[in-house]
Amino acid sequence: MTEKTSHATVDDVAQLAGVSTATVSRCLNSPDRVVAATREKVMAAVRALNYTPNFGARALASKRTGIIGAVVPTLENAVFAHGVDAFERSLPQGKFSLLVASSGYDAAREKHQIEALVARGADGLLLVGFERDPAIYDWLAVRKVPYVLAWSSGDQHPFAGFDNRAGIAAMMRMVLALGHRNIAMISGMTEGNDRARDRLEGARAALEAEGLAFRGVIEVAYGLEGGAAAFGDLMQDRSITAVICGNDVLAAGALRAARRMGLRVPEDVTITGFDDIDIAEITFPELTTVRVPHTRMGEEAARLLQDLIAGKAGGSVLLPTEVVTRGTHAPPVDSVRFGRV
Amino acid sequence: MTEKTSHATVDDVAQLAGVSTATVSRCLNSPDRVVAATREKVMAAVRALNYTPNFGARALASKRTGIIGAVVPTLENAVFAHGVDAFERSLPQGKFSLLVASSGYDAAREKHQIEALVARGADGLLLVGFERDPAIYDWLAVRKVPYVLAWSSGDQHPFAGFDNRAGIAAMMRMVLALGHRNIAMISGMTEGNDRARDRLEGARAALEAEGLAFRGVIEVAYGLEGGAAAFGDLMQDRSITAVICGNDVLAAGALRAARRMGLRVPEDVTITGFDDIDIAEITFPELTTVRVPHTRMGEEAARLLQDLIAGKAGGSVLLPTEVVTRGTHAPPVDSVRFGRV
DNA sequence: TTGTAGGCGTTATCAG
DNA sequence: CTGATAACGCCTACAA
Repeated sequence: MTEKTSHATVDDVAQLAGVSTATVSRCLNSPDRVVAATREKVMAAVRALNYTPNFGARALASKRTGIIGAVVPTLENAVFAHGVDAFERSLPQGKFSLLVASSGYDAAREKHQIEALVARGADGLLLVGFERDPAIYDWLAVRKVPYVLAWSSGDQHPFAGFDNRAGIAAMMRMVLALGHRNIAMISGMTEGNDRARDRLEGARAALEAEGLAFRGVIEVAYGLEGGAAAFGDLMQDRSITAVICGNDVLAAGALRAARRMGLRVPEDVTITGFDDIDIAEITFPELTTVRVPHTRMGEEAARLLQDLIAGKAGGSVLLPTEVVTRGTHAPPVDSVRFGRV
Repeated sequence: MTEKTSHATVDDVAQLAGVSTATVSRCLNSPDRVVAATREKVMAAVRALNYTPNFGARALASKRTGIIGAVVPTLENAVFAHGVDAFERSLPQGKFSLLVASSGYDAAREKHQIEALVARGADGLLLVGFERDPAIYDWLAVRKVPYVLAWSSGDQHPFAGFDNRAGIAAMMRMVLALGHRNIAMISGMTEGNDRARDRLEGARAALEAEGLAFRGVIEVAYGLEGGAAAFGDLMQDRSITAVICGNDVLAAGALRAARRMGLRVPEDVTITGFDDIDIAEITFPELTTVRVPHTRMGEEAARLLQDLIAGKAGGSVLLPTEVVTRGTHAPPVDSVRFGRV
């Protein structure tokens, strides 16, 4: 009861347990290298003193922090919130903690965040997508900070992701198979965003494979409003029968705009999304979209990054995507749309 | 080009700049305490050597890490994802970083997470709600770790939150004013969750103030499915004309169930939510709900916590809630419902 | 305004 | 298996 107000240190524990500080340290870090009997004594002292190792000292001496950093555009996007959540849950309790930062889809800000996380001693990093200033990759290499890229795939860096091009191409082929020929797309902003760009180009490629071209393409910032506004603009051209959206939120916005414009979905126009987040099941009709295994991706990324941190070279993980057919797609019915029944 | 592979230290910088390590340290931490001329030299050396302070050493010597911890139930709940995102964005760039952990609505796990974050050197904590083992608060006090509670309000601890009871009571009064008398509620799990409990009790209190009682109350785990299932059960009693939901996701689930059951909303039944997250504008009809300033709350929590960390005793912040009337509410029309037109 | 020097609490090497 | 002891890199009185 006459303890100091400051915290107990290894020395206190060592003294109380009647051993050296080295032994205390071993008990905490590699218990198997200590005989059970001494270990008991030490742990008892640890409990008695309510001892907790000092983080700074530990980091300084061991050159490791047990902190993993993640930089995502924003947690407001459910895709990242879910992925980060799964990633964090997959980290061994007590062994690693997750430092998160958001870039707001801003490349310069992302760079700062990455530097900040490394400065905070991050042992490894989770980043979104491949596209960024090469200097960042160089810097990470010099600093020897392992990293895993997610929500995308490529061959320059370790990743746990999926093929955005292939995913949306499958959706486009489904729409084409339905008979649609006048197709438009609402894409997320592609600048500095390889996910958005790959989706746009993947869709375009699938379209061109049929000798067709988009009747319209609009890039908008992430959000319900953007999707709604773009849909309104696109529909100036009433020959369009299908609108492919770069993500579910854009699609939900388009859907709402359609309803307000008095257009029926899918009778008058087909709308498709990408990601298959929760809202895809809440819209009416429910959204036809491309499912991405966000949770699984977060888990795989965590596993992969831990391997890299441990020095085991782990290969990348390419996850599958899948077209989920719900209620917002149907064959085009031009005759009805034009009142030429 | 003949540099060591290891990183530059203060000593290297001091030497190159021709000053002492103390001056280098000052340049980095309190630049105003150094003459511009020397500062220039030092910063030049810093850049030349690509110097970054060692995190562990800095933490050890200064007893501060610049890391703030946050423990939330899950980022899959948009409410927490948005709040955490706003909180993180409000932290001064480079000065603080955010360590996040999720408890999965599990009290024991939350306790571990809190301990883990403190062990990782968190300078302060953001926690959700008031209800938790008092021992945790004691421990935090002993460790002198400042914290801010959010998404709730009370008078025992500093918080940036709102009054769940008052928020839902206002909604209940609105529903009562519409003429509803046979009302039921779908609540989130109340055990260990003061937000859910306050909402349930706030609604009950408002109901009883009118001399009425719930026609049914079901507690379900967070999720669309839970809301849908509960709605189905509740509607066994066809006299019920309004279902108050503890949050928007539950309400969205109820709405979907209603549609599948062939019930019209709001003609046949009124459904209300709480939180006003994005999905409230995506459902059809759009959801009548209680708006909570999640973003503002995150910002205020960040401000408050920084004050506490800086030693300035900041008062709590009680944010207002507001009933948002959209499309899922209407007066009861019993005669129609019972076919007694 | 700047320099000196001691200490922060652990880990890890190296004997014993 | 355990004990000394030397780093680890920075901050911060204190002194000049």
